[in-house]
Amino acid sequence: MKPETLSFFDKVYEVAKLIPYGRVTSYGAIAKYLGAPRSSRMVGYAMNGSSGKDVPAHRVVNRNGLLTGKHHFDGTNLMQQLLESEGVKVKDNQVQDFKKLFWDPAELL
DNA sequence: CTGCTGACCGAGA
DNA sequence: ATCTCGGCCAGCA
Repeated sequence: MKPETLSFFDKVYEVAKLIPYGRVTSYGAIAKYLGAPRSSRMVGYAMNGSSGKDVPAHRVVNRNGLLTGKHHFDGTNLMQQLLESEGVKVKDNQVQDFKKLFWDPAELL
């Protein structure tokens, strides 16, 4: 598990796996934690390969608390279902109390 | 090798 | 307050 072996994507997966239950974070927060606050796009792009991994991508939303990535999930409301299943209220792809459920790895970790 | 895309974010008008 | 635009880096054809 050498850092060199761990690509940017792998780091994203690691952080995503560290997201506590019933908690959500943003791409920018992960990117910032990785040292690339401007590369938040890659974080989302990295999630492209999260399919099939133990990465709770449904806990990762955009800065607005919007489930932008839900479009990439299997179903249409699967992401919302998962979040609601964890106690996170979601309304129309939008996380309720997102500010309260927000989990910043750069500060809380 | 070059170019395009991508689940975003921040700043400017 | 809302809308628009550029930029960042990595993977793939």
